[in-house]
Amino acid sequence: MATIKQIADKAGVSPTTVSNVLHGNIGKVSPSTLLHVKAILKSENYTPNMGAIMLARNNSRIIGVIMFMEPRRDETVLEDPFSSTIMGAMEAEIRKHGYFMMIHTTSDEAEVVRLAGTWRLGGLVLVWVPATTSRVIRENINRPVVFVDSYFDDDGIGYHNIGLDDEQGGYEIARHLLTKGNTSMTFLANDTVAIGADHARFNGCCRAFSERGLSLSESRYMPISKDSVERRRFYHRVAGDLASFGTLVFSADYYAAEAMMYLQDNGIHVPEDISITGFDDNVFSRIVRPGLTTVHQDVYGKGQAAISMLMKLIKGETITECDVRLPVRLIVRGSVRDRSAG
Amino acid sequence: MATIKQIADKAGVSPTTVSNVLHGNIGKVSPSTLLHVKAILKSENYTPNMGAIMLARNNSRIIGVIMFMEPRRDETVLEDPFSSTIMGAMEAEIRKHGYFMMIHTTSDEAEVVRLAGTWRLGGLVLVWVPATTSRVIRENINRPVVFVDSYFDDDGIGYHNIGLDDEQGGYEIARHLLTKGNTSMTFLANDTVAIGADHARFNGCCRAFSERGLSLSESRYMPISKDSVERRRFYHRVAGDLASFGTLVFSADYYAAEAMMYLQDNGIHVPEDISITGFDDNVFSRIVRPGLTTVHQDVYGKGQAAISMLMKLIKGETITECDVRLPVRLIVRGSVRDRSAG
DNA sequence: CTGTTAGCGCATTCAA
DNA sequence: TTGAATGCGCTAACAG
Repeated sequence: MATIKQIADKAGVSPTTVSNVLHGNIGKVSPSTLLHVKAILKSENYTPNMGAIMLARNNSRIIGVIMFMEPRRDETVLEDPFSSTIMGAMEAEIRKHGYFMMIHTTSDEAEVVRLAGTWRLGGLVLVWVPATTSRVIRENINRPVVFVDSYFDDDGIGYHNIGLDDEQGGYEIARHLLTKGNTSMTFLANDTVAIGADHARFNGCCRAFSERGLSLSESRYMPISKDSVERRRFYHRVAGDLASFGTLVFSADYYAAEAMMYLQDNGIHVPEDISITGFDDNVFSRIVRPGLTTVHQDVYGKGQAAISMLMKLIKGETITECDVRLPVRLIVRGSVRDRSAG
Repeated sequence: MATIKQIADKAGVSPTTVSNVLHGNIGKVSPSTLLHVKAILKSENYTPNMGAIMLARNNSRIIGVIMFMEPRRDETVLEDPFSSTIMGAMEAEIRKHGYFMMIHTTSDEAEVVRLAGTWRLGGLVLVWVPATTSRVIRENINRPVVFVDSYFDDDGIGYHNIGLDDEQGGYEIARHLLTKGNTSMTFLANDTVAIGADHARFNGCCRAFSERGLSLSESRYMPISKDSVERRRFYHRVAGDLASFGTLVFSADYYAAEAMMYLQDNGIHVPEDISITGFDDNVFSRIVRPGLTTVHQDVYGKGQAAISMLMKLIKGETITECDVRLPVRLIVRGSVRDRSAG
């Protein structure tokens, strides 16, 4: 563990010179000493001490990535490729920029504030932050922060978010259903929060219905349970009363695929007896039969965009757009029945 | 950002006393000052500076979790629930112990050594380390290290690994096939390394065949491509020559499910025309029809076990068992044809 | 172009 | 039971 001072001694120069070499302040070092110091740096295998750097600069090269969720075991989240894909994208991007990724799961905003302080985080990425807590965080963290898939209850001033055009996604799914002659649907939401992606998607559905002069009652918005046994019970209920649910519009491919399997196992045919749609266009929508009609989103790109924006923020670049909405794309497979004339 | 010194000033004591309170050295502080200092600590919202702690103690509370793989985009890995499940387990466990998790992806051992140094890591978890590089790492890192699903080319001295009873898993799958009268198989491996989980599983298959007086040629071990287009081509080849492949014994549910879908889409019936088995017992084996006969492993438990062992190492406890092999369990579903008499 | 120096916040040893 | 002093390795301002 060679230190700068040791390197300086070996090279016969001062620590400052070594530091200048290290930081590429080439203008301040003569070419010959530069080469000399560089050689010693390599031969001594110099490894910087991040603790010292943090202390001196009051800033670390750590990006804190915080997943906002109950910090307990949740099979659904762990098995959904969303989290691993976006994590993988962020990790790669953070590494490319010479930063390091620290991961933390919580649903407590104070914990996030503490984390940012103790580690002097270079920046934070906050995933799935509920509207109510996002404000607290913004007010208590004076470091670059980028939100992902978060919604806010105030008008977009002073925050940066990488989201999805959820409303449009819901709209496209619903319009597709209507085009195919399916005028009844139930929206199966991932979460219950009042302001968030799920509601935006549902609102999109409502818009499509409105355009047709139809309306979609708020009672058609149903949160689905995180508990697999309860979900099973729900699917059972659906199986016994297909007509009243109409098309099952899931807000996640994972649940849509699960439901499809359950219903098929109980002798119900998709899409003949019931139509099902998903959201995400991930592996689950491709692995079931019939393939799921769903809405595509580029999760990997979302992770890249988040880090890219965070890096700009860290560099002090000004950013005009503060709430990016990545585009969605309807993917038609075979899980929706065509009841239209033809 | 209150510092110890500031707290000390406010409390009218010395920094040392505050430090003692912070570290629970209650024997060295009078009850009254203890309470007093604690109150100020809380009211001032004291936040430790990890940089300073790292510097002073020459050790951080960061656990480095390193995934050994080519650090480039790999859909397969990102979509497989293995990585997100084990990550989730480790994150929860690390947090519970008051540590922090830093994630890094690489296939370069020198990078790992550097990381351990610059961050004065409290410990490391290395996942999927090839036999050839594990030695280099052990020789160059003087911190607690726990390997996960790694194999070694020397006899197990001086390392700690949480693995799986891969050989037994392969054995149970093959024995099941033989019991059902399927005497021909091809093993589809995830990787090509000579020493590793895949070969152990294949060896298990060989053992089962031996017991029956049959043999399994090394040519029956086939690595499967990471590229989805190439895989597709492979499945196509299989479809055209079912008999010569025999049962398709995949080393991952993900691929098994994918292959099953492809074959079914091409009019091939599973298990009537061909039998398929998986490995892992994850969501993919449950979501396809017929369900995949597979080998169960407790991935979440694997992550917990790794951190639990690492924490013991960090505390300096001596550990007797150094290469833990978690148990496997055969899960019979419907993807293997019964050709036996009955 | 190069060197000196004063902190950054905390742990720890030694005095009191 | 409490406090003063030192050093961890590095940065950055300043002096030469």
